[in-house]
Amino acid sequence: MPELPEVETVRRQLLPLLRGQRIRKMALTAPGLLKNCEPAFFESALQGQTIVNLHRRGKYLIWECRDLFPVFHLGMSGIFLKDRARSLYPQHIHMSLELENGGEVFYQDFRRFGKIWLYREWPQIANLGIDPIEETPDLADFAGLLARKKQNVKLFLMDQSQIAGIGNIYASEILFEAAISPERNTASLDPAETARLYRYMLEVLNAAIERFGTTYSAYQTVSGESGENQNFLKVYQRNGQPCVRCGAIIEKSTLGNRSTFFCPDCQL
DNA sequence: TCTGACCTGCGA
DNA sequence: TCGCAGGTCAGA
Repeated sequence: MPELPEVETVRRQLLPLLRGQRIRKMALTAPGLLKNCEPAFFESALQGQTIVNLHRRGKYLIWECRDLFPVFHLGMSGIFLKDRARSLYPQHIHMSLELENGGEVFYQDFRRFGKIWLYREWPQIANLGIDPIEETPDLADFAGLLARKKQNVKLFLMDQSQIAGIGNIYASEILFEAAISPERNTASLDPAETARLYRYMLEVLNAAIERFGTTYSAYQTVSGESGENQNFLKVYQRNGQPCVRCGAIIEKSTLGNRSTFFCPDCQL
């Protein structure tokens, strides 16, 4: 379940492999992943292109080539690998890339929730809110976002049109650190709570990036390693275990059709 | 605003 | 064998 820290880890690890390299061959074997062109066009258009840079906005990974911009959303289980032998699901490798320097990169996605687009110009991704790491808002801007729409605070954090990049794992962890119940409405947060939410949104995301993301289910880094952040989760998937802050038992509930994990005693 | 569909691996 | 996991989007 790649969220912002996982996609940023992928971007940082792919960058030295791809930047400045020319694509010798691109092969795509799952046509359903492609959303705005045909596989044959995708493959031929990218052949011979030089990759200039890699960018990330929210959970989207944007490859900047000389004349084209392939865009990847990793969905629930998409990963990039530099070594096919490290794949846990080689039957689900759906894209292979050969570079002129002999390097290779593979895209694996066993659930096939990932999506790929090809644009001729810098892609304008519709309805994408502020990226909290790339375009960090100041506290006043963040408070303005919160005030703009009265909604559940966890759904606000996960609303990609408001804050781009946070998914279910980090929303639960941010709310725990901020000691705010996932049941709260954004309109009910006082200035101190808003400041805590802002502070821990940045701290939780940055810490997860430093730890190469959270490996839960299929996520692997580009080199095939696990992330490390799963060892630091305080509520996600910890229902039934004691809260590290107050000792109460972590609970699990459903909110917006998603599992939500929280401490009933110290998240108010 | 909410629900179901997409998809497959995994654990009960 | 079945339910769950979850990001996104279409449709109700």
